[in-house]
Amino acid sequence: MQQQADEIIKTLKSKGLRVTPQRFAVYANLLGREDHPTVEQILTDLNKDAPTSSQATVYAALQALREVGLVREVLLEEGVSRYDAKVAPHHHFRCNCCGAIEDIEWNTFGKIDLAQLRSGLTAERFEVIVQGVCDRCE
Amino acid sequence: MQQQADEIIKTLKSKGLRVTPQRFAVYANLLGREDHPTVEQILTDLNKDAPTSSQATVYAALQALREVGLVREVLLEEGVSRYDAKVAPHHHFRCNCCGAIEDIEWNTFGKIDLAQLRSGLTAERFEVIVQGVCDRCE
DNA sequence: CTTTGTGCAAACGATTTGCAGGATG
DNA sequence: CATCCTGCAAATCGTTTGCACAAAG
Repeated sequence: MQQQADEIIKTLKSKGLRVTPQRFAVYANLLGREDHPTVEQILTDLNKDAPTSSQATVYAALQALREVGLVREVLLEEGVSRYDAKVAPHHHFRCNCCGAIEDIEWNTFGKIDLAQLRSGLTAERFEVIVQGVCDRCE
Repeated sequence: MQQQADEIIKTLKSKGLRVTPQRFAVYANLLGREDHPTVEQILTDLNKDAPTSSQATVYAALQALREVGLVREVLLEEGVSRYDAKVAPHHHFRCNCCGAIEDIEWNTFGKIDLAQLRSGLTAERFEVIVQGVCDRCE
């Protein structure tokens, strides 16, 4: 635990970010969960026991973390942004029923060849988004 | 032109939608463009010459069209929903520079095999989203 | 001490909603 | 003529911003 905390602090510093309790908490929270929470979910979680962060601060922290590449925004739903501390490329599955979002390993679909892309388009990144139904919703 | 109009009217009726001038205009507008406009863009276009539709009506029309499967919502950006009358499956390219969105043909990437998806997940649809830079932005 | 972050509340922009009048089938 | 749509304005919801105070390096 303590070791992980030191790790996080080191990571933040290495990116040139000031280490504040709130920023630390946001990043640690994201690292510790598998789902892809919204700002509201993060905020609720952080303030579960005692109030530690305000809404605007969470937004600011997420933006800072995003700018240095420690966190990615995930767009799978209308209206809300979700956040993900797993920055390595991967795909996403979204359950149309319960709204749950699940990661899909990068190599799941075999090789996806971008070479056939229209000439003129330069790809920087891509991902597959799968929609369907998960186990819990049968 | 007239023939196309009849076609649109027939389509709307066949889906059980009442044919109103506004609903017709929204759908015809979407059918006639290649980009993936936002509500604001549709509204501006419809009211270019003379005011024909209000904002709330465009939202309502899009929702009705979406419910019967004539129109799809496209989520590629934070903050705004875009709409697409091309409901056949296809992928999307988004230019990180100018924000332009372009369709990618369904078979561009060869066969994408969903069989390796975690058992428990039932896929209903999927698409590849590519981000990069387009010609105009070099 | 200088710079940057935090918290609050107000501002904002996209979307939705309530309701009265109007058009559709 | 019953039902559903339209338009307006107000309401909502996620996100951003301005500013005074506090904390980090």
